[in-house]
Amino acid sequence: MSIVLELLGMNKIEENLINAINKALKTRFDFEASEGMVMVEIPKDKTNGDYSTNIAMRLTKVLSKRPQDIVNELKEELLKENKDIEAVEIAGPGFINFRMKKASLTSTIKTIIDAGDNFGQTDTNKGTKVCVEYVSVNPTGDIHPGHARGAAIGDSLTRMMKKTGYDVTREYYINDAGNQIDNLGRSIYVRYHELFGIEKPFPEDGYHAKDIIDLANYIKNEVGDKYVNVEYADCAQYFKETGTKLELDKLKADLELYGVEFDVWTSEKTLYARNLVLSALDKLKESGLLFENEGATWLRTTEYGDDKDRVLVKSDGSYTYFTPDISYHLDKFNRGHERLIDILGADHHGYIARLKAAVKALGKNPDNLDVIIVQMVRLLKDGEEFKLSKRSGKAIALRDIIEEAGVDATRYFFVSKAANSQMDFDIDVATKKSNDNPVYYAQYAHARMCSILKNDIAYEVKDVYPLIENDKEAQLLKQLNEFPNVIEECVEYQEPHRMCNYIQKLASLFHSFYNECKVIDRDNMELTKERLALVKASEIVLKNALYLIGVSAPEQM
RNA sequence: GUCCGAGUAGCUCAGCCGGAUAGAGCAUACGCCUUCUAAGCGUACGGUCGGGGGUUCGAGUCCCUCCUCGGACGCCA
Repeated sequence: MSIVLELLGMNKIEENLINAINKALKTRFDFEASEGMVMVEIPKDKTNGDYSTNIAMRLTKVLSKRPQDIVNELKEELLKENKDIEAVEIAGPGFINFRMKKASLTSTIKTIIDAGDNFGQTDTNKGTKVCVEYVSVNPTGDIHPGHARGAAIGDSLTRMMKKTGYDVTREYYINDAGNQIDNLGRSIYVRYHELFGIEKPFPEDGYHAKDIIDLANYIKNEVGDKYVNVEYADCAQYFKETGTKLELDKLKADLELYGVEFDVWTSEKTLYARNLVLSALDKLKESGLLFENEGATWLRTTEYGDDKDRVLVKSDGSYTYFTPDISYHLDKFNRGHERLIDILGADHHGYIARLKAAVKALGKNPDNLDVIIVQMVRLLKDGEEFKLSKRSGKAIALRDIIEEAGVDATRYFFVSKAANSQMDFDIDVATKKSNDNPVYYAQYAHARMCSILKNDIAYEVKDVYPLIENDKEAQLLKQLNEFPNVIEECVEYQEPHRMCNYIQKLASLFHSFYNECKVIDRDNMELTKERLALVKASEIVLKNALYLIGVSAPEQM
């Protein structure tokens, strides 16, 4: 491990244990373990030591020995190799349990305090360019709970990816060129005329939501009666462009309020302007998978595992949604991204196969495109389901939820559950602002830490803390030490919700420590200064963890 | 019908790619503030991990099958 990594806060204790085990295996059995084969974990039951490994059980076949015999042969070597180990024991079906010297666990305090906001940062994926696309709500309406969930997951995941060294581009794809924009324009056009008392037929696929009337009002204020009784065809561009811009402004404002950011906003329209759609079609033509049928141009996606072939150019000459999206993905690769991640709603899952097939047809590796599907959110209010119709005009939008539950609770709620399981969003519970909400539990722990740190005694920074030896302290230390590992796992499995489990556990261990260990004791200043350092380290980690899920860390509550 | 996801405590959900007696929170019951924030801590109660087979030292986790729920199967986006 490099010096840089240590400064940044890699998990030294576990790394050293793994190294010792690997060395002992080599020395005693001449066995070279593959990367990642030896793993250590913190046993659920603390009577099983500070750390444990299942390597003895995994090697029974390879070495043709019983776990007990393996451990007996390794034991001395391990103690010799790693001086931080207090004792090595075998337990259960063949776990090797390690009890660590108390002082060695405390070395993590200095590591954390020195690293500060950077604790948890590693360079595991350093330099890898990756593009993550999420939200991408059409500029025709509001952000709804399903989108809000994807936004929370995407934003949190990208924050974590950066922590592991990824060069992340956070990207939003603006669908500002399809049929839906025409429907938007027509809908505003009709509402605009209604404001002048003129009835026009509402478009069949129009948007009935109230905010369309707001847009019409805005336009009326801007241009007065300029477009009254002008044929739609003659002012379509104005209504489409103005509507798109206003809707997009609203989306941006809502996302900013929500703490969700993007580096690049890519407009579908500019894909055409930059000629990317045609050049993508040319590229597909080279693949030999394009064919004509009934006046339309198709891509033979079945060649690469899709259920059926897909239309790219309709018989009327216009493109399907798929076509510019293909060129968009090609562009993302061409901009130097080694990996692409799309975070899509569950209703898009059927889209994955054709998208991957298209990527393959473009000569790119479909394995470099990951699609995370975020399952549906069912809205409940007064025990009844709320339909998530964008056009019903009565669906609840992100900003309504934020208004009632706050950004922190909303983001926590959405990110805390695995993306691939459906969830119910009970408005009544989410807006209750009661102690039921786990976000308060974690924030309260942080406020408590800050409260303790606000006094005239300074915490002490040193290599080891000999007075910190209480069992609650040891558990807290081990949890703090886990933080970089948790980030890595969240990123590796693309499951940011694991961070919430970590946060709850950390908060719980801290509250428990708080109740058992009085930190400030003016009759024992040495212990006080050491414990204050532990509290400071806890505060740093909890704040960093909350940041990764976009939740604030209040200093008082 | 085909494909994808889900099914774990009364409720909401975890379960770290096969490990130790399956865990939290809420709810219920009982304890703990003259002490750094009681939005807290502790104890108890609560489970045929949807059903049935299989793989092996070992399965909530992997394979097969069936059941239930949600979603997707457009020249819509």
